[in-house]
Parts: sequence; structure tokens; C-alpha cells
Amino acid sequence: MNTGLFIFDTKERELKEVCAKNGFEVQIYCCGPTVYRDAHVGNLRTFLLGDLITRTLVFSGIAANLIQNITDVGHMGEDFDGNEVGEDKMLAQSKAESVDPFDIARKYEASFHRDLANLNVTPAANYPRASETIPLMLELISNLIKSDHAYVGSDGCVYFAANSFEGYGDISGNRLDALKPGHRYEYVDDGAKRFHADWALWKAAENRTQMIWDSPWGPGFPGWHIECSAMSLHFLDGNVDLHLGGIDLRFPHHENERAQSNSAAGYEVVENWVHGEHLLFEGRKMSKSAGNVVLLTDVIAKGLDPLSLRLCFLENRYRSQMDLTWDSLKAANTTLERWRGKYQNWKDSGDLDQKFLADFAEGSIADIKNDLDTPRALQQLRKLEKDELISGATKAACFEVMDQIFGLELLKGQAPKAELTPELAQLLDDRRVARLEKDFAKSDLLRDQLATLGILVKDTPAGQEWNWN
RNA sequence: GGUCGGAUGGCCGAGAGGCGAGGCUCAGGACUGCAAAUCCUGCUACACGGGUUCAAAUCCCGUUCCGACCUCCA
Repeated sequence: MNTGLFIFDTKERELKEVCAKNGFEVQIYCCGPTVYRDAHVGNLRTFLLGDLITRTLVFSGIAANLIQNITDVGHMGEDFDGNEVGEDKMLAQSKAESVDPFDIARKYEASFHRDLANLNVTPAANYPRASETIPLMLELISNLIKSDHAYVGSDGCVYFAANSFEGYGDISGNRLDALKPGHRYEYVDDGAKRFHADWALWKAAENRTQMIWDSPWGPGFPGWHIECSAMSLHFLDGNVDLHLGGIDLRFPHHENERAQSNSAAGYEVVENWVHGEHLLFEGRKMSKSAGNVVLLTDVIAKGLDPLSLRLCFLENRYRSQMDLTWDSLKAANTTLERWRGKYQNWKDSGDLDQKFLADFAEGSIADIKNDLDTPRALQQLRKLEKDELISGATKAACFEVMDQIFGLELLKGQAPKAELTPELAQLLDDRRVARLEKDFAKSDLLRDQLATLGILVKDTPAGQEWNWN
């Protein structure tokens, strides 16, 4: 079943129409978070991609089935210099916080869901946890061993034989022979792997005591890549119409996943590999060492609507690197407030032009269906905002329709203001009276005083208005 | 070294060979007692060198510079 939605496929390097192979529902898999810390705004950009696609499909009357995994085991870490620490990220954080690793996982999983809710992301159909799908992985690994795509190394770990999969490198453009030198890493031949590019499907526990499971190859834990193969094959019935993830996952994660899935299934499992570009913050890549990691809670703490972040993301194409700044977030926040205010004024004014509404929606959806060109769709909205020939009711209706996809809560009225203290109320009233008496020296003084107390006053033809700063 | 992207005005960013996107900032104006908000006006750019074309930001060739990934990452 065709959808009319075209998205750039990393493997074919061209736009491809999204299709529901099973004829009734688009099957989507999105690589989820490793829950050893809070997701930063860069992570959230990728997660928004899944929401944007699902909303677009659902808007067009097409069902979507989105699965997003929760990695709570097996993701190995490194230190900031890029040296392998060789420790599971979950266990490292568990030590750092002196908390059980599973409690760490649940804690950050909860904050992941809280962030998604704040960004108005429609929840996925299922968020399977790696730690709860071990049997699926064991079965997959067994199959890969049976078909000679995997082998047990001398160290008791199970490895995938990279050379056994013919199309290795098609997504990233990397070739196995070109990878050999290991530009950044000295390849250490420990003898366990048969080939330097092979990777672990199952790691032997050795000294590890937490987060380990029994397996036909002894106690241990799964490699990171196998989890996505196992889950996507199982939860999406062996067919993935769209596979989403950050650009950095293109290699090696998705390359390895594809090798595993295709080798097990015997056919091309993923129809379309979609990658979201990275986000910079104030011109630099976000990293702990650079100290510029920004969380959604930081945005909220600055008094900005979390949906300001959503608007910033929508104003940039998912496939281009974008530089997020506090200025752009503030600008987005202002825009949101303006739109919400205007919507309230528009909705009951004038006649609704059904024809215009239908044309407008069709045009905007066409932009979005063209490789998710939300910047262009938003530009249409800005143009409409300024168009004096269109009635308020029609503008409001257009905003309503488009907000089903943008998810910016444009229909929301002003948030109720927090209660004034009697002192502040008195100051405001004093100023009102001073203005009535045309004692402007006094009213200006009171305005300054209120400003230092966190209240912004402005005068309109209807009188004095105030807002918390 | 390999692979993949970029280079557009003060800043950020769209651009479909030919009537200059848009946003932010800034400056001037309107409205205000003054501010604020709002509205109006202004600020004309495509890295460099060739080529194709009646016409190039857009297509082709070359050059320079920048970024991402290369067995960590969204």
C-alpha cells in the first residue's frame, strides 16, 4: 500500500515512497535510548522524527505501527578520549550512582517518557526492553550460528562473521577492506575473532555478576547490535518499512543490524533506512566534555515552553545539521505565544472558507510528504498569518488542521497566571491610579519597581496589562 | 587515508535555470505621556576559477575551506 510520503533512503541515496508492505499498516522501527542518563535535546530530535512520520501517516488515514527499543543492557562505553573502558554503560552508571543497574534503567526510562510527553510526542505502540527480550536474541543468535553467519570464539563470546554477509557496507558506503587499517583504533588481535570487523552477538560474563543471563554458550549478556535485529524481526513480523535512527548509527550499528537481520531472514528486512542529522548547540557538538549538554528540563527551567524546542526542530529539515541556540529557542517561544494568542482572536471572527482550508491543508501536507519539508510547511503558516484577505475563522481552521501534525498545541489558550501577592496587586493598582491621574513620574517608578519584582507591565488602549517575567 | 554531506546578506536559514523565501537582530517611522507589544519601511546575498546557456545561487569541470562518520554516540 502506497502512502504518498517520500523519504530519503540512506542506502539507496534517493527519495523513496513509504509503503505498507503488509497492506494495512506501516511498520516502523526507531532506535531508542540507552537509559543510563537523561536524553539530551539532540537525542530528542531523532525521537521527534518518528512522531512526525507517524502523525503524517495517521493524518493521511494510514495506520502506523511504531516500535522503539529501550537499551538497558549491553551498550559498552568509552572514556572521553575514545579509549574503550570496556564497561557496560548501565553498570558504569550504576556504580557512579550506587544504585542497582535495573533501578538506573527504570529511572532514566521514566525521564525519557516524561521528555517525550513534554515534547508532545505520540507514544510508540511498544517500547520493548533489551533486558526483557533476551530469549528473542538467544534464538536469533542460535539461528545465525546454524547458518554459519556466526561462531563461538575462543573467548566464549559469539561473533558475527562480517564476511559472511555479502552486502556489508551498503548503507554507510564503508567497505570491509577499507575498514581494515582502523584509522582511530589500533586493532588488537586477541585471537578470539576470526576477522577484525566481526562483532560480538553474545558476550561471555567472565567476571561480570550483574545483568547476565544463561545461554547455550554460558552465562553472559547480549551485544548491542543484536537487540535491534531481534526486536524488529519479532515485533514487526520480519518486515520493517521504515527504520529510523541518528546519523551516527548508520555505521556500525545499522550496518551490523542489517547483516544480522538479513542473514537470519534470507531477504532484505528493512525497506528504507532513514537517518536524522545531528544537532549542534551554540555551534558545537553536544558532549559532556564540552559542557554543553542541554536537556529538555533545562529549556523548561529557563521559562520556555518545551514545545519551543519542537518548533525549532520543525523549522529545520531533519536531514540537515542544525545549530540550536538559546536565541532560537527564545524566538520560537515568542512565535508560539503569538500564534496561540492570534488563534484565540481568529477563531470566532468571520466566515470559514472551506475551499481555502482544503487547499491550504493539501499544500502543506504535500510539503511534509516531500521528505518531511516542515520548514516549508511552517513558512506557509507564517504567510497565512500575515494574509489580510483571509478571514480569522479560516486562519484558525488552517492552524487547527496543521497542528495535528506540528503538535505545537496552537489551540491552547494562555496559561493561567499564578496568583498575585496582595503587595503586588496593590502596586499594580497604585500604578493604574497614577496613570489615571496622569502622574507619569510615579507610574514609571512603579513600573520599574514591579519589573524588579518580576512583573512586566504594558499599557494598551484597554488599560494596563501585566505578565510574569 | 576511506565514506558521506556542506559553503547563501549582521546572524540563522529556504531555494524547483528566468518576477529577490522566511525568521532573528539592527536602523527609521506609525501608535503610545514614555516604555512594551503591534504594524509599516529599510538592510539585496549566494566560497573561488573556468564552462554550458539568451539566462546560473541553481547544471558541468576544477580549486579552496568546513563538518559528520570510520568498529563510542541520537
